[in-house]
Amino acid sequence: MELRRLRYFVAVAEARSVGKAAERLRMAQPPLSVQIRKLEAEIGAPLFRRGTRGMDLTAAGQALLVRAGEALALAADGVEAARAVAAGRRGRISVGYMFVLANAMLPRLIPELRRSIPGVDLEFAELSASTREARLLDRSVTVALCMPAIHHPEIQVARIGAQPFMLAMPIRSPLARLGAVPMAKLQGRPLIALPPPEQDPASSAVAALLRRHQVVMPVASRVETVHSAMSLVLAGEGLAIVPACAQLGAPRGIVFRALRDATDSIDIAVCWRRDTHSPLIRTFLKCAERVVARL
Amino acid sequence: MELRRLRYFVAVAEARSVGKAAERLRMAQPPLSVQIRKLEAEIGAPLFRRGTRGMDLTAAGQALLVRAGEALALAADGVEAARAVAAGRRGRISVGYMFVLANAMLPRLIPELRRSIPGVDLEFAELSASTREARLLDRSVTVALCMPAIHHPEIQVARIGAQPFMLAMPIRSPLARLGAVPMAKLQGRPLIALPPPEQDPASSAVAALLRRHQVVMPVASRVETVHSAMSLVLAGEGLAIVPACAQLGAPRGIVFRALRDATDSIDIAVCWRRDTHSPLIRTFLKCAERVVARL
DNA sequence: CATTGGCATACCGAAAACGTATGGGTTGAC
DNA sequence: GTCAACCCATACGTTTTCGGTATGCCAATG
Repeated sequence: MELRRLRYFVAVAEARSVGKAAERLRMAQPPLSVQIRKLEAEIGAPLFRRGTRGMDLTAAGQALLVRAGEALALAADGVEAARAVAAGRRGRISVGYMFVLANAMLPRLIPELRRSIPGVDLEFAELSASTREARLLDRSVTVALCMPAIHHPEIQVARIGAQPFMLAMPIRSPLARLGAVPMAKLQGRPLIALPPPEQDPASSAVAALLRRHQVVMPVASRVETVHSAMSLVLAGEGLAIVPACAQLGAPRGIVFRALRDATDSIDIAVCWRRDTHSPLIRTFLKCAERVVARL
Repeated sequence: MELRRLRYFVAVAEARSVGKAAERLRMAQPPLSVQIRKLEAEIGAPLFRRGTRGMDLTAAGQALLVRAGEALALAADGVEAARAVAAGRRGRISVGYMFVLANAMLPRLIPELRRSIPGVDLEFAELSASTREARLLDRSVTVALCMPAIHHPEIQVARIGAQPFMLAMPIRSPLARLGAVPMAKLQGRPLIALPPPEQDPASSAVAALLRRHQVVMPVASRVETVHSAMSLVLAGEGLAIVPACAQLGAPRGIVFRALRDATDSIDIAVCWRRDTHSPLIRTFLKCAERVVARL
C-alpha cells in the first residue's frame, strides 16, 4: 500500500466523483481512475459504487476511509515532527550540571530556556564530574554545565564565563575580619578539599593556585560536593577554596572572602558531543551565556 | 511522503544498518541507501548519524520513527478492515422489521446472527410498512424483514416462509368454542382492520381472502399495528384476521383460531437493495431462514 | 435521436526505483 | 604499516510505475 493511493482514494471519496477529485488534485481524470481501480484490485474488493452521477463509497470503502485519513495525518505529522526537532522547535534537551552551579544558574536558566524553546522538554540531572563525561559520551545527557570544562576529543567545549576562587570560612574565624585574605595567611591552615584532580579537575586548579603561591594547606577532609564542604567549614574543620558562585545557597554562618593577589579563576563551560548537531545546543548556549553574564 | 520510504526508514532504523535492512527487505543495498537519502532530503534534515559501524537515529529520526510506525500500522489496518468488511467478517447490518414478526423472530434471530457474524454490529429498527421501503432505498437500513414482501424494481426479495391467517377474538367470544372457524361465520361481524392496502399490503391479502369467500365484515376500526388491534379485540370492538405468528406476545384474554377452508397465507420475506452486494445479506438470509423454519 | 456528463481503456512519454559495478573511509589483523 | 574486511555512497543502465492525451462506452436528458 502506498500513501499516494490513499490520498487519491480520500480525495475521490470526499468529492464523490473521479473528475472533481482529479481537478482538486490538479491531475487528469483517467490516471486517477486507474489508480482507484488499482487500489480496489489491491484490496480485493470494490470500494465505490459507480453510479451515473458519480461514485459512492461501499461499506468496505467507508471502513478504509477512516483509517486512510488517520494514516495520512500521521505520516504528515511525522514529517512535521522530524522537521520541528531538526529545527529545534521541539524535542528534548537533557542538561547535566554540577551542584555548585545549581543555585547560581538554574533559577535563571530554566525560565530563560522555557522562554527561548517553549516546545522543548527539559530535563536536569545533577551529576558529579566523572559521570558528566560518561553521560555526555553515551548521549544520556545532551549538554553539561561544567566548571571547569571537560577535555575529551569527542567533546566540544564553549567557555561561557569564569568564577574567581574565594575562601569560605566560619563567620567567627579571625580571617573573616579581613576584607580580602592574603594568600600567605593560608599557610598551614587545614583545607576541606574536593575529590582529587583525576576525579574532579576543580581540585587541580586549587592545587595549582596554592603551589604557585608556595602555600601548603594540609587536607583536613575530602568531600564529594561543595555542599558537604560548607558543612565541614561550618563545623570548624577547616577552610575551603571554592568558586565565588558557591556563595549562593551557602548556609548561614559561613562567610566568603576574596583571595588578595590571587587572580586565578575557574572556567564555566558548556560541553556537548561533537557529533550532536542539534540547534538546541546553540540556543542553550546563548541562554547560559546570558545567565552567566548576569552573575 | 510515500509509505515505501517510511517502510525503508523503519527497517533501517531497526536494523541500525543499511546493509542488514536491505537483506531483510530482500533488495540490494545501494537503492536502499539512495531512498534513505531521498527521505532525508524530503524532510530537510539528517535522520541518521553515519558511523563506521552502521547507522544511528538522530533526534529527528526518533521523532519520525514513532509516527512512521503508527502510520504504517494504520494503513495496513485500513486495508485489512476493508477486506474484512467486504468479506463479511466485520461491518454493520441494520435490520428493519415489522412489529408482528418481532416476538416470533427476534428472540431467536438475534442470537443466531451473533453466532454467525460475531464481528458485525447489529442494529434493529421497528418500521412500518411504508417507511421500510424508504429506509431500504436510502440505505439507512440494510435489510428488511417483511410480511408480505416489498415490490420495487430496486429491491430484491427472498421469500423465507409463510404464515396462515388466523382469527383473533376475545376468549369469551362464542366463536372461541369452535376448533376452527368456518369463513361463513364471519359474515357481518365487525373487523379490526390494519391500514388500507396502499399503506400496508397485508390488508389487501385479508381483503382478498374475504372477497374470495364472499364474506363482508364491516370495519369497526383501523389501527396502525397488530398490537393495537389486539387491544381493540380484547375490548370487544371486533375480530382481527392476522398472521399466525401474532399469537406470540398477544395479551391474555385473546384466543386464536384457524379459519376452516381458508388456505390463504402471507409470505415472510427478506428484502434488500439490489445494488447492496454485502455477503452479510446472504448470511442474514440463512439465519432468518433457519429461524422461520422452526416457527 | 442527439447531446451531455461521467467513468473506463489504450497508448505513449516521463519519472522513479532497482540492480550491478565501483569508489572511499574506517577498523582490525598479521 | 600494509592489507583485508566491512559498510555506506555514487554512477549508470534497465525496468517498472505513473501521468497525460485521445477515445470509447453507458446512462440520463431534452
